[in-house]
Amino acid sequence: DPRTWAREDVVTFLRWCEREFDLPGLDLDKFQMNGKALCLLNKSDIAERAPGSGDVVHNALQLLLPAAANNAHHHHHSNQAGSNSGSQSDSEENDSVQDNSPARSPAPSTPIHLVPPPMSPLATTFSSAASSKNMDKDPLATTPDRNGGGGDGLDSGSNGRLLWDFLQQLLNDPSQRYSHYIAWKNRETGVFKITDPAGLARLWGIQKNHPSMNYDKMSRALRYYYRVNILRKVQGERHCYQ
DNA sequence: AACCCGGAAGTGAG
DNA sequence: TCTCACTTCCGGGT
Repeated sequence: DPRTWAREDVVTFLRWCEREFDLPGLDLDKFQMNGKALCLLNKSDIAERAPGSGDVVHNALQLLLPAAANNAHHHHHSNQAGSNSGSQSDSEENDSVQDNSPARSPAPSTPIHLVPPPMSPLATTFSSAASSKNMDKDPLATTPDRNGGGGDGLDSGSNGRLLWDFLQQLLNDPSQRYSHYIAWKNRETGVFKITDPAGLARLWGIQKNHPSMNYDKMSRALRYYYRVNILRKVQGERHCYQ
């Protein structure tokens, strides 16, 4: 849900737009805001901040909104103070699913098919004051194929092929089955600690079929996440990331 | 010694 | 064949 994005999530979204739609360099400084603020911008507001790319960004954002609203299902106690002064005024152009200006940008048409943006997975847990308790359905609920024969008790089988997904599943395990490997230090801020680096790396190695995985190599993969704003290091604190 | 950092090159999957 | 998301290795720093 874009409305729950933190500032970094907005930046990640814009970077994703740049890559996906071949947009020229967006001025990220013009978007120093959280997702809620971003959603309150209308088309011209965005066009003003992203010259030449405004409608593309706007369309991409609009495509994410209905999905999120749809996802709310029945438990929508949206008592958001403020923000709804004008009520439903901002949703005036739902038709724009494929009205993306063809002449705009060197981007080759690009049918905006819904691809879940590489939003920071761990960032989705923090951010946004109100509406904190909607954990909705975690990624592992998609395919309830319980692997009975495994023996290890390692779950997954569906997702978890990506490192961040893997870590998130362990962190958000309904019970605390993996807390001796990795655990939240502060779920609101997204800070977690790897309590057993060697063990976690071994688990990750099993998952990816790389028996020689170790913490040195796994942490290198984590460091690549810095560049894409999925992770940040908590300085000073060993094995702590955000 | 253990951790952290990123460059550089290699690899399996899709 | 090409890209992606790491994996492997490493020289350097704390």
